Amino acid sequence: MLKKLTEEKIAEILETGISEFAQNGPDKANINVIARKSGVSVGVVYKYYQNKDAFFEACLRHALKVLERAIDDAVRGDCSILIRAERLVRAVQRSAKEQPGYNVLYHEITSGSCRRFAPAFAREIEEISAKAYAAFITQAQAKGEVRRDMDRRLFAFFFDNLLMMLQFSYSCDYYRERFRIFCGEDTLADDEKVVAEFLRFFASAFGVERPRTPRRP
Amino acid sequence: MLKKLTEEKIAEILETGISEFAQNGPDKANINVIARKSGVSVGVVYKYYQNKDAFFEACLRHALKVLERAIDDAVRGDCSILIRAERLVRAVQRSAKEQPGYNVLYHEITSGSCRRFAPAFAREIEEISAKAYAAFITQAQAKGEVRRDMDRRLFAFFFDNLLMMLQFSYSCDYYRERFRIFCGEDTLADDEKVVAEFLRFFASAFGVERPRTPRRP
Amino acid sequence: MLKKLTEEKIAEILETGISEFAQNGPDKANINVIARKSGVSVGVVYKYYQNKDAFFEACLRHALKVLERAIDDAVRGDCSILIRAERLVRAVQRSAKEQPGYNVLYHEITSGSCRRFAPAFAREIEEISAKAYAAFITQAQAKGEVRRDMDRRLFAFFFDNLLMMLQFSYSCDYYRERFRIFCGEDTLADDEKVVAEFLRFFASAFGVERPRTPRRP
Amino acid sequence: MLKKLTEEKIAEILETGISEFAQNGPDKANINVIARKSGVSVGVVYKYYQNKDAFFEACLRHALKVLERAIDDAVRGDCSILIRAERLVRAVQRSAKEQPGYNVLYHEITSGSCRRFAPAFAREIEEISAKAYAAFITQAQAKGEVRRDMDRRLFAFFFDNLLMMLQFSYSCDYYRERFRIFCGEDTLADDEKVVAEFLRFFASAFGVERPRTPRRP
DNA sequence: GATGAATGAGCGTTCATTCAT
DNA sequence: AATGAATGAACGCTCATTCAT
Repeated sequence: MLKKLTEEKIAEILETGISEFAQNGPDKANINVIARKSGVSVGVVYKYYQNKDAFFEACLRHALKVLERAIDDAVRGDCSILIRAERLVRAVQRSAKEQPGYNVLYHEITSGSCRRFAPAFAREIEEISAKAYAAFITQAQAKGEVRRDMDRRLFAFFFDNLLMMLQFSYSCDYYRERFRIFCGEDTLADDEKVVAEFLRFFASAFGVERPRTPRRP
Repeated sequence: MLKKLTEEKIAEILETGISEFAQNGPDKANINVIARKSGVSVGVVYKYYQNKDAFFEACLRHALKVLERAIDDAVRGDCSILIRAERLVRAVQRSAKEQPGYNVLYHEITSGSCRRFAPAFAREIEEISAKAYAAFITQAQAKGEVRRDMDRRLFAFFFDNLLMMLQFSYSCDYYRERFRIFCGEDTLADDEKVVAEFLRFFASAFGVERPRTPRRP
Repeated sequence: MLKKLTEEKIAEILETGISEFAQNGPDKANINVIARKSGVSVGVVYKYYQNKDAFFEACLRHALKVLERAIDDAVRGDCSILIRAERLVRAVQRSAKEQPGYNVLYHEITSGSCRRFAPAFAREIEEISAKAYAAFITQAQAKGEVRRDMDRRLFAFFFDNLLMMLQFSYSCDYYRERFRIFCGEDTLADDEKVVAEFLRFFASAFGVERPRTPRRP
Repeated sequence: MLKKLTEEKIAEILETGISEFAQNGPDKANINVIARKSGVSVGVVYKYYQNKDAFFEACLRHALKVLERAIDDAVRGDCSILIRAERLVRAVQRSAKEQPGYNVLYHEITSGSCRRFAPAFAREIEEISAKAYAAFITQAQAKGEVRRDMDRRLFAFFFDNLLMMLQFSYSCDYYRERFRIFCGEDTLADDEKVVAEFLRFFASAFGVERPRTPRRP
């Protein structure tokens, strides 16, 4: 039974891998199980990826590509910094629901089990958002949208920190529980409230003119 | 080399455990290696801890106890919310230098490898800070120190998010690299700058009266 | 040396297992050693059997299947109770020579190390012979071959006891030594004598008409 | 707390050992547990017995001494062979109730785990009963109590086989279950019935004049 | 190319045994 | 003498990786 290994098959293997790595961590995840669940033999996995680490990296990249696309969509276009922020928060909420495994995997690379991947991946992943944020903050400062007395880089850093924590809070077991503890079960379920409060916090921190004022008469 | 397992020996085993678990994650860390590095036999570890998981929990608790003490010291006393925040940031910076492993371990429980511990530990650990923050924010709002138009719980949540990310940024490989990418090597090394910018951000976000103004004539 | 785990290989593993379990008991027997002696890796054993216990059970069942077949052959057909008894004794003698390990393993499940298997296996194994014996004793009583004033069940019980002890006496170290002590080395080696005396005892106990009388003039 | 290790303490250790060895088999039984249950330190056990094997042997001997005494009492005195047999059966029933562990341990030495002890112990234990039985059977034959056309040694052997199986059937898990299967729960509980049927079987097998005739007028 | 049975290093855990106190 | 903490060899079992088919 020699099947052609289509690109979709590869994608399926990666999806299974992401799900398994997200569920069990890179050490406990089992290549043989992943192969079985993907409907292929282990041999295939080892044909396409040198070893478990390489396969894990591939899963990671696959997941990140998707996440990045979501972020890109959110930031694209010329709009106010507040709109961008809102889009980002909503993108986080959406991806947490649609592909929780992707977010979990993203979190996973920050853990000790992935220490060996950390430096390379950090640069690969974070450089993009760091630059993107720096860019639109510079722009916003130029437009007078936000305060100018803050370090641009730390500014971007704090902003991304808040967003990243939100991402994890919607996807990872520990952070979700923590979210519940801090804000209650109701808040976890109330996307609009989180958006509103996040923007209020953000606007205040960044000295943005009052958000959503247009709605007033 | 028999007899005498002093309290210091136990502490040493825990320290080694913390270091190993922080370096390799709970799955890859090897009990036999930990024992050898601690200068004891495996049997000793299994005499004091029922199994690897139990030992890991013990390491975790040991680390957390120390971290908590540092936090407690920082928040103690009756002072303005800004002073408290400053103390917390400095406590984070200090503990990151003095016991990096402790912070890494704290981060570790948020990872997938620790999924089984997550719910219990989240409650155990986060409930304390959640309550502490809620308390002093309520107090600050009552005193008119901070804005009253924010949800107290999300308020505390965002604040703790920023602090937690700072903690990891000083201790965990991935986050440290990310810190570098966002803010540059120089910022990572410049504690004072981070304190200043954090407080500026915080003050603005929380609508605190201009920080450090009292120092002006 | 990959691929190809024929049915014979499985059989070989079971044979090795039977031999090792018979020699060392289920606790001391070493799966790694069994695998090595069978010329396979441990992994193979654990591919086919969930754990040591399951493998032990498989060995047991394998051994018992063979023993049962021997018994079945001996009891099959419509013949006098004495002929049946003789066949059984000879079957015991034969199997003790040909597959001593099988008998030893059968004995093993009566030992404390197998306490956990005892109830299930007892029923599985003994119910068959209990029923078979009860059936042909009932038949023999009906035909007037044997006394009718004995409890049929205890009758069968005592008969099986004698047979079982004979089985162990030919196969298990302790019992063989005991056999020697009671009856001498010469008797252990003299199959015919044992057959003759067993039948004489049996016939007398069961009130069977004098055995082998036809040989008299 | 230096206590004198009285003879009673030693006895207690042996009792605990017998119980543990009977319950778990010689391999799984745990010296540390035995020591703890006996209220002494492991050191004591190793002071009095060179190693686990030696301690097991001591337990065995202790158990056998008690069992032998029971047998001796049963056979003592000048009485008919039937009376002797009855006393033996009753002794078996009694010891099974009073000291089940002793019987279990006796059975244990016949198992593979005790292969290394088998030859020595077989001689030590069985020689005595073999001789005793041979003696009173010779005597009985001389008195004309029993048939003379049987091999005296096999005669004794079969008799002891029946008795031994009865002993195990009252004490060991597997045999007890087998007893139930062959004879029913009610028979297992009905000591008198077992005595009666055993003696009927025995008398018939050995050609003893009808038992219990004195009861006739 | 695809398969998946086989491999075997590696780790968690137990417990007989030792020996400093 | 008695203690019992400490030792570490040994074994059950897993799973990343290989390679004959």
